[in-house]
Amino acid sequence: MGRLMEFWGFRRHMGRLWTILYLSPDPMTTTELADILQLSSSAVSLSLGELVHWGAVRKTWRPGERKDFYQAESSVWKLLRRVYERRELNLIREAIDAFGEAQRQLAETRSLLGQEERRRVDYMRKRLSRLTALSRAGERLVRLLVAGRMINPADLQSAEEEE
Amino acid sequence: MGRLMEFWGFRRHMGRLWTILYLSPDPMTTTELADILQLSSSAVSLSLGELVHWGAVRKTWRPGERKDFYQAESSVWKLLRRVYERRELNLIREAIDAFGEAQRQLAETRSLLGQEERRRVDYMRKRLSRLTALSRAGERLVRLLVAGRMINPADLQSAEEEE
DNA sequence: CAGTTTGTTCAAATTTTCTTGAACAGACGT
DNA sequence: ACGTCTGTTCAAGAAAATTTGAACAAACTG
Repeated sequence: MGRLMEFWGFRRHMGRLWTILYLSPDPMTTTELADILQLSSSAVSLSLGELVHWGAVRKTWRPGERKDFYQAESSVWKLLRRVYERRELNLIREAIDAFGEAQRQLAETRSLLGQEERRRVDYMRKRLSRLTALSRAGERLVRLLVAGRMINPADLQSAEEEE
Repeated sequence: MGRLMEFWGFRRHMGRLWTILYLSPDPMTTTELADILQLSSSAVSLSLGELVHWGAVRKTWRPGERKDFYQAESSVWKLLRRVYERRELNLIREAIDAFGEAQRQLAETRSLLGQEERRRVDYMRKRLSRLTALSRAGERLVRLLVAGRMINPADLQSAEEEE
């Protein structure tokens, strides 16, 4: 799971922490986590903070206890959606903007160029618009995923639980 | 594009190289590339090699010339598929195997445990099977993507070209 | 064949990212 | 209010990665 998460663009420890919490029936303290994963308390604090920020882990507490307890967000599906929404979509949007900007700049320069240069610029513009189109398609794809349509509920959501 | 690729798990330079090639109407030499992107020849050689390995760039040559020429694989769509196929799917499969292995080990231990421990182990097993189910679903999803079904051709493939 | 030119590989060096321990701050009980 | 226990932050250190320059190899030229 650590490897999956790492590949996915998060720190390895985030994956490990989440997994431990996910597998534990009861909420856990930072101390326990640090102990199990052999991490310093600072590392645990840092990564847990991020996990909470991404909504992958919830901070809870127990009546008598002073310590904070943590438990994993159990709906993996929800989690994936949130990540896609916050991160992938932004990235794609930025890319689309950048392509657009590049095209605009090329268009401005065009009239100042010689024939050969013009040919190159025109080619670039065509390619850029293709990249834009592809990115838009990607954006739509992610949006569909996030919206929860497109996927056969029997395939994915059935694996999810309560809550 | 560099950023996109980086996020996507490749080196930044790979994205930059590919983009330059993609935007150029004619194949280019390593020297030109190194020049434009301000990279050492070794960096270019290394990253280009990987791009070729991923099928994102093709090596070509021109009759009279000694140097190698490179051009971008223009079908981005094909490219994405290949990456998903080679990388994501493997990763997911490994994860599934690991989950299975973990479950098996827990099952073996079970009989040796006290009641409280048993409760934990049972919980873990349930969770593990859920993770497996989710991963399987992810695998199917990627497979559909790779197969090219699932996506409205009008959305995505129309943005692609010849070849 | 000797001399160029080009491409690749590799270890050293740089840069970047992670990790840690210590210092700080907040909350609680006495 | 003071001492203790937790959690967070931050700068210094460690580890990992990228980058580079040089050495090597291969392909071609005259």
